[in-house]
Amino acid sequence: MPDPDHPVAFAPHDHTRCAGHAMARAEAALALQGVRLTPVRRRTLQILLESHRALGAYDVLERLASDGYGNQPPVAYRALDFLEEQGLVHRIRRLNAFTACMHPGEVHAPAFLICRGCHAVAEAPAAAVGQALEAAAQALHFTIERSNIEALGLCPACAGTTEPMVRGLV
Amino acid sequence: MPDPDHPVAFAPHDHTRCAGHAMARAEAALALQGVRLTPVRRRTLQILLESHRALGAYDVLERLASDGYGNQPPVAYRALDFLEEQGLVHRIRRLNAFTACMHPGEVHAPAFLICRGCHAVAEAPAAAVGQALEAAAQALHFTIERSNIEALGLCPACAGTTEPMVRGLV
DNA sequence: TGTAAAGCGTTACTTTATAACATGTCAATT
DNA sequence: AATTGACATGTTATAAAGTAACGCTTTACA
Ligand SMILES: [Zn+2]
Ligand SMILES: [Zn+2]
Ligand SMILES: [Zn+2]
Ligand SMILES: [Zn+2]
Repeated sequence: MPDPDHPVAFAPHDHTRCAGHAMARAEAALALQGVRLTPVRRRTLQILLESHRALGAYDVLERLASDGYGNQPPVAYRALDFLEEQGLVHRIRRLNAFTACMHPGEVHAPAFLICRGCHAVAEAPAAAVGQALEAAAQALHFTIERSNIEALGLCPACAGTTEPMVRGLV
Repeated sequence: MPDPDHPVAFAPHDHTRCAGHAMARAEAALALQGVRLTPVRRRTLQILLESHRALGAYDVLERLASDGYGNQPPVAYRALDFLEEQGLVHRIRRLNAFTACMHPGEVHAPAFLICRGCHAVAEAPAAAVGQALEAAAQALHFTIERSNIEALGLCPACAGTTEPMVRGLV
């Protein structure tokens, strides 16, 4: 039984509820920290919450600008960086892009599954992955401070209909 | 007992031997594939093998140019992309940089440990991490085609001497 | 030896990201 | 209410990373 507040990005779900829940949790998390969810920041988060995709900073900027906010890169980068620091947005390094966190306020060490068919990005529960990584690091006496785990492939919906990956594509 | 042909990047070792071994394995791997290790490609690999660090494409380019090769970005990117396809170079997305593979020709699913003190990059054996990631993906019916696993932190040598990570640094 | 593919060099350009500074907002203190 | 200082926003300008496209040269091979 899927939790309606934590649906899987790849599966059909009531996304309005999904996004609303995430926004509410985000607001609560920020209030706890005593930091401000200013209009630009809120709008930035809303934009990312519109879909389970990752948007480039310049895509976000375009949206912000068309909403009457500043139209220069730092406007977007500042909001995105802030949200990332607060754990409300994750950076997908493989895509040079940002995606809204689907578990704001919760402690979680996500792995990201990036569908090259529909470009959806799912945040997979990855406690076991994190533990294995921690173990591998310990074997080398390395202290992990941050990590990013990303996988590229095909979501269930695209697996049947999308052609195999070609060298150099994606 | 450490294998002298596969030393850990963080630990002191005979790096001339380490790099020589990697180059020899790389040559063998390319021969097997029937592809060519041209002068630019060979020099690119040599440059990356000089240290256990990741170099940006433009750093590599600078070196290539000073060796008399072309001095425009595609020269470096082509060599780096080729070597990456052949599994002789890994891309470190967190750093927008490239590092030589220390296990060329071997099947391996590495995790990268990036020291923010000395900027060394170690390729940690991560079969368990890969399996855990695969399991997490299967739970969501996602098919992984490629993945990248990177951790930022401190190597044993830097752990004592380097100050804790500050927000916004690195 | 001719021919096709692969490799290299170059020009020009796009995309992504930051530095630095001026202006504006807000809330606590006097 | 005025002062102040921290935080936030907007702007200019520039840096850093990555790619498209074209023509020449080299190589493999029939
Ligand atoms: Zn949703
Ligand atoms: Zn998909
Ligand atoms: Zn070495
Ligand atoms: Zn170190």
